[in-house]
Amino acid sequence: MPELPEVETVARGLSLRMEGKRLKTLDLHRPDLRRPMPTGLKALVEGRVILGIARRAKYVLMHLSDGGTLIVHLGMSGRMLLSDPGVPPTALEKHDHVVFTLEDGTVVRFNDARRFGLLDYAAPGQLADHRVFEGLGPEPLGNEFSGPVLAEALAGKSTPLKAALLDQRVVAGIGNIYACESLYYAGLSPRRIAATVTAARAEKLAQAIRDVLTKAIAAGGSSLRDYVQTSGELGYFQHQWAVYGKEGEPCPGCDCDKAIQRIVQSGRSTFYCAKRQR
DNA sequence: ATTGGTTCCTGCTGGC
DNA sequence: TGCCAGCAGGAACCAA
Repeated sequence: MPELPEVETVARGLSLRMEGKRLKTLDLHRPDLRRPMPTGLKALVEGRVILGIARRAKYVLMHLSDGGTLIVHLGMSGRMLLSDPGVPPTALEKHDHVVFTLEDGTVVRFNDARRFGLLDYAAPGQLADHRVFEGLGPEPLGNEFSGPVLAEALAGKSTPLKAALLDQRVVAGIGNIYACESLYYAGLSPRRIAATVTAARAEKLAQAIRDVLTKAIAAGGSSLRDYVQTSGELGYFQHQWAVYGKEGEPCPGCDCDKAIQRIVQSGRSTFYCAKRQR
């Protein structure tokens, strides 16, 4: 499920094939995804050159030559499917909701079965003020994120720590999987009340978040190279998770015989080791 | 204001 | 073998 590392991988992969090229057509095959498509979008972006592709939180940003920006959110099941270089694009498949055609013939399909995804647009100069970035917390891999910053964001919060990490206002880009994994490596219980995380623990958690995300991006990046060479398609990858999805399995990081537990918090599965995580 | 619960959607899985 | 309930989840939304 696309969280920060997966979105980063997708953005990098798209950069390789889309940057510096002109967007010939943008075809919308339905009027909405999670929200209605922006009005007049086609006319706003067609003919622009894609200057660069970046990521903020879980959003892919396509910077256009007139200063406008296309904003893509993959939701839960969203994928960006690239045509093979020098090969005529294949026919559209089910759930190909948005199709980008570049001047050199490259076709990129935004396929999203569950339609939790999003396509939006920021006019020139309006990106920073766009609604999707309102209240968004710091980038966990950026300089503005640190133990003290995290501690401050958690202070006064009476929610479980796991729920706080999923709150994009606390820190941007973390989803269910990396919240579980980060808490595991920090040795902190997902059930702990967020406000009880003081300086030392926040420092450890911030570091765990950075480590987990960095490693996941590295894994995605290496998979990406292979994947692009063989099929030209971007997808998601096999991950080595410590606790996520490992209910009943032994805790990998300590000698305890306690199996990894699954509990439900805020309606979502949390996986953790009750002995290692306090 | 904060927080917890619900909803959107479809594909896959497990149980009978 | 086939059916169907249950589950997966990001973020907007609503209600307390």
